[in-house]
Amino acid sequence: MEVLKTKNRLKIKGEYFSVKDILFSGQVFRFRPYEDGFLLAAGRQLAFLRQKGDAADIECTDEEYFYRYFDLDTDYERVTKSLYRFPALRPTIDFGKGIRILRQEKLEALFSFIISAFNNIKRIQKIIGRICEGLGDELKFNGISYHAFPDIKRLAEAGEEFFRRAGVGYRAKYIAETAEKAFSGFDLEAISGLPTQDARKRLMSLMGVGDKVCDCVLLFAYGRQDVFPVDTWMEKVYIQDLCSQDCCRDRKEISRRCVQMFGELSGYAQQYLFYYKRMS
DNA sequence: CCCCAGGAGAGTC
DNA sequence: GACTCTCATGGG
Repeated sequence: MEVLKTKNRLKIKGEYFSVKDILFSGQVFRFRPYEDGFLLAAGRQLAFLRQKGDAADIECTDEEYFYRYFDLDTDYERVTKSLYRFPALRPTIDFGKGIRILRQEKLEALFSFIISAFNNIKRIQKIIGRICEGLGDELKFNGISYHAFPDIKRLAEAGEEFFRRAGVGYRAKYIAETAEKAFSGFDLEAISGLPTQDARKRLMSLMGVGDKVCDCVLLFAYGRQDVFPVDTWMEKVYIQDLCSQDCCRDRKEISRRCVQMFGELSGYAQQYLFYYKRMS
């Protein structure tokens, strides 16, 4: 894969980067169509993404930020070649080999996936959009104005009622409480150094964070690949395509078995499977 | 009217 | 540890 990095711009050529595969693989929510491409907001940053054939052109607020964000140091050819030994993964890799697992902001991923619980993607996007419009700084890039994801202080001070008005429903209490905790006393950064199981326990002590949300945050913000988030879709995938014998329905057990199967590449495997299932 | 959405918390045993 | 019930909201 060829990456050209210049000021406010990334040009990426090759089959292991696809704007569509990345945006529609369900890991990120703050994007929308714009002109002949998409706008994607992350933290306080913005990127304008366009794809022509196997070439992606990215205009952005900070090329170093997005170089890391798109995980451009990881060799996805190596990842996919290794996962290709699992027959069940072959069609999913052929279909979505342009996926990258993003390195998102920890705070943003945490709140996004708390909101994602028992919810659908369209509504998740709307809710997060309202939270950013209500609490995030208004910023500009190339004449395009957009909102940052709010910092923890703003989130903590917003209060339960704000989140309810943003449409989060019964999750308002969880979100308000977790925001306060993350503002005073709970160190999201400190989790980075912990072994995965310890990190899981810490994250799951937060309101609204169960197994699945926790695994999504670890995968999409902490770069942990030894996790396998299981939602309703992945439960179906497991039953239909992955388990050969002695199938179980318990999601924790499904997750354990898949991590056993895919090891350090579990996160990637899960993402290829999820994207393929959702698109078909 | 029903069912579902990238589930989690609280209660019970 | 295990079930089971409920939770707010919008779309099909």
